[in-house]
Amino acid sequence: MKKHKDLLQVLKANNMRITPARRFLLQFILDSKKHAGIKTGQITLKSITRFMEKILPGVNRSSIYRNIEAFKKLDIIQEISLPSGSFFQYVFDCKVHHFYICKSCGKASVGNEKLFNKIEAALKDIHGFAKANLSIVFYGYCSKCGH
Amino acid sequence: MKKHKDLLQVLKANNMRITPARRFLLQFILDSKKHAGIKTGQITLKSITRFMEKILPGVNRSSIYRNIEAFKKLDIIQEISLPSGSFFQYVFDCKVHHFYICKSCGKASVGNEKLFNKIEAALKDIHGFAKANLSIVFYGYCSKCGH
DNA sequence: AGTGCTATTGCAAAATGTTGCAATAAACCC
DNA sequence: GGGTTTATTGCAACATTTTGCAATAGCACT
Repeated sequence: MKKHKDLLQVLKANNMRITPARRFLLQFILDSKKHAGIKTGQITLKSITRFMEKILPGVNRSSIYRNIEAFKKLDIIQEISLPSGSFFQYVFDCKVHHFYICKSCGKASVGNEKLFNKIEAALKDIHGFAKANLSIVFYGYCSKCGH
Repeated sequence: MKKHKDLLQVLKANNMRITPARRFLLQFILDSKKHAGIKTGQITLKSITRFMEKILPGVNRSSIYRNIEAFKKLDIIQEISLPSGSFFQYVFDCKVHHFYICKSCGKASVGNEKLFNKIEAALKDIHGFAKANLSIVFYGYCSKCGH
């Protein structure tokens, strides 16, 4: 797993400057990725702004929004959008292509890679979609929320 | 395909009143569904508010938002969320469970139903997801946007 | 360390969403 | 039509997100 320093290199490589706001934002993102699996409500715009207002009160909201967008473009994080709202995931060294998300509790989990590959192949046959850069999201009700 | 009148019946059946705003909103939704396939940028909150401000200038934003939520609950429309924004689809008489969406141009198309059923079965085996109410969204690049 | 270039920020104003509450008007009965 | 009930609306205040622009501060070069 990549570390803070590696990510700073990514910024530099993309002609982006290292600012206090970016350091802290990166650290926040890295810290949120403590478990192998993906948990609910990890990184949201709300949690980020709450954190930043606490740690770096000087930072303006607009900078946070702009940096989140920038990190998305660099594929440091990935945005998962649901009707109930969006959240972000650290995916720099392990880009996730296949999740399943519970419509009820919002829990997002990484899907089975073998299944993903099979589906990807089937998709390629049937639809006009290129294989590269495909990602799949399943929405359903998890065993806990059942019904 | 259901018509305006049928939808009004749905509202009544759910103890909801017929107001001018709802009439026009329903009509807007029905009008946007002129083709069999699903096209880009059809119904967004922006397009709705623009339309309503033109046709019924008196209607408040909050009423529009609340009615959109209400129509979602009644499964008259379905919300598709993407990092680039959300849009809505009329799905009352043809609820769509399976799409593919181009990450580049945003074009959303209805997926192949046979494939959907196969995937659904595989999912049920592998994940802890209940079969009911499953929906699947594929993100990728369409043949037009390529790569 | 000082200088120059320019990416980034803060700021302010606007756009877009959300919420509680009192006023309004659909719908039903007579 | 007039009266009653209550779902719906408009309003106002607030929260969130977006945008243009001038000021700031990273960074490269000396």
